[in-house]
Amino acid sequence: MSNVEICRVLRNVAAALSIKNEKKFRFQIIAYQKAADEIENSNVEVGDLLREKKLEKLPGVGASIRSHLEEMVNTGHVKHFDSILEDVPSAVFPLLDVTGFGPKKAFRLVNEFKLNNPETVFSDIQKLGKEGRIATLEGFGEKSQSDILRAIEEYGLGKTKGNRMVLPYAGQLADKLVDYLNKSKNVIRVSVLGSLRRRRSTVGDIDIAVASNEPGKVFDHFTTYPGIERIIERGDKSCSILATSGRQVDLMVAPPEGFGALLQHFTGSKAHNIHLREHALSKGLSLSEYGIRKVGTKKDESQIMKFKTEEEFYEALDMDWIPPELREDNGEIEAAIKHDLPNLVRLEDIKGDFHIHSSYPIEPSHDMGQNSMEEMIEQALKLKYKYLGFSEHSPSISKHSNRKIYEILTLRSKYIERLRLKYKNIIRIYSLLEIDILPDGSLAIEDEAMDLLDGGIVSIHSNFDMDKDKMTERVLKGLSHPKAKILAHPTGRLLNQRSGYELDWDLIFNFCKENKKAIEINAWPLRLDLPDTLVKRAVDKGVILVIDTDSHDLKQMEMMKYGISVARRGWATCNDILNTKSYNEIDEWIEI
DNA sequence: GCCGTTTTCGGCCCGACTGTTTTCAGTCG
Repeated sequence: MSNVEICRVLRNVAAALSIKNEKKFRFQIIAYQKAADEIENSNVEVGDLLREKKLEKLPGVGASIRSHLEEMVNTGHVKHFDSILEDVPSAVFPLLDVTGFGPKKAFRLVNEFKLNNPETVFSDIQKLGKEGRIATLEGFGEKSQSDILRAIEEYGLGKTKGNRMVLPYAGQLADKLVDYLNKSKNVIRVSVLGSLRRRRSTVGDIDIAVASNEPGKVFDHFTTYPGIERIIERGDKSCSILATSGRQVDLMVAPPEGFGALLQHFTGSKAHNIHLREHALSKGLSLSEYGIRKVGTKKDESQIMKFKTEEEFYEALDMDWIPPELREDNGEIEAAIKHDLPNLVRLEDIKGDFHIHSSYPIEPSHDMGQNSMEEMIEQALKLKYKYLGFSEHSPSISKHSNRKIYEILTLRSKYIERLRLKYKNIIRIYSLLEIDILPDGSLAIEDEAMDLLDGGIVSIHSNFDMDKDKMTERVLKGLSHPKAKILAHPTGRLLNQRSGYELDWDLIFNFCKENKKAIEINAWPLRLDLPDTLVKRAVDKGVILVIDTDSHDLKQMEMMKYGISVARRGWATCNDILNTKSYNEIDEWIEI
């Protein structure tokens, strides 16, 4: 049973409890939701955590939920959950994915109209709405009826919360809005917040904060943005629109003297904020987006301490300022209190890129690059790199004999040798190659050809559906070749497209650490692979990582910043990242 | 149901916005 399925059951149990008696079960509901959040963010399957007896180490999972999950994984059912869920009609649950539907509203409609078929519940409600029957219910009206119809229609069109943008797309959308907002003379400062500021690999909504003394005028300007489909809501302090791209944009406004608290609040994450507020309460302080108030004082504006900057806000709690990428409640609050936060790697620390596909005619097994080696070297110089590694895909084994492959790579070596002479003392050039790990774990080119290289970047490009143990064995065998130096895009995931294969990460990390192999953080925005949560595990184990762009043209060499975001979210410092080192250290590591 | 730098019992983050209401319930972040 997958984590996704398990989360769904836990959330359904929470929903069923709020329908039964929200007050009575208030804290159980929060507990089930928290457990679901944690499992959702875990990159290890619950079944594996159970086998390794690590499930209870997950925050929010105690003895009770652990035993329920054990029963679920073993039998597919939990008697305790079934007894909770059996009182709630099954047609309620699909509705919970629709914006604006919570447990109460969903249950109310299903119960009033006796909607018993979860398969047809959406069309049943649409029919009732069009007949005007929803508006006749007590507590509902014409407006809520039309809101419900629109929400179901938008759900059908895929405009749901689950549908997330990759970072560059979200960034471009946000940049346009920030530029537009800056045109208003009432806007003093603009900042992008939420998961985009935390640099998560995918982003749901765009959150933007503005410092201004004229929120009404800022909202007037915002709601006349040309790329707007409709206004979702508009109050005194915040305003939400649906952009024509189908994305929700939330705008919050605060006066400049209180902007720091607003930034902190809407940067999140939710888990970070909840933990931070619990910590503050233990010191007698209550936090909100307006500032900090002593517990026991009136909820009155005059009692609130205000902060222009986030730094001042965290300082008032006797903590260091926490980089947004770390704000996921993974220990950053404890570290900030002890003044023990890591010194995270920055873009300007990067001295080179090892995963570069040029247009050199290598007749590759997969796609080739668009620009010559020289063009890419010139681009590397513009980026102030000290070294660059070329790693085209190895020549196709189906189209060439081993002899032919050796000849192609010999010519390439000679060409690279000429480039080395030309760029001597300017930039160091490494002769690498991206080599497939074949299903049996062997590498796609022969040892004789491998010897022509400084090192190999090995990766999986076929037979993705092997089971975890077999795939782990395959990768370890591939990596064990003495010339294999880097494991590229290690999970094989493509964001929003495929989840990638499973590996036994403890085995992989231990092997890499013991044998001086580096694991790649691939900066390609659809990959961002190794994922941030696994980066943190690798960093904790002391595995060496390398951030590469996997560029196929000049422009793509600037994608390094996305890999940096992943590394920072995984708590990586310069010490953890190979390509922050000098080329002398690289030479030593690669054993030239 | 979870959790512990005052606690293994007694707490559990904090607020905005909307629709349908005359003071609030539901949803969302």
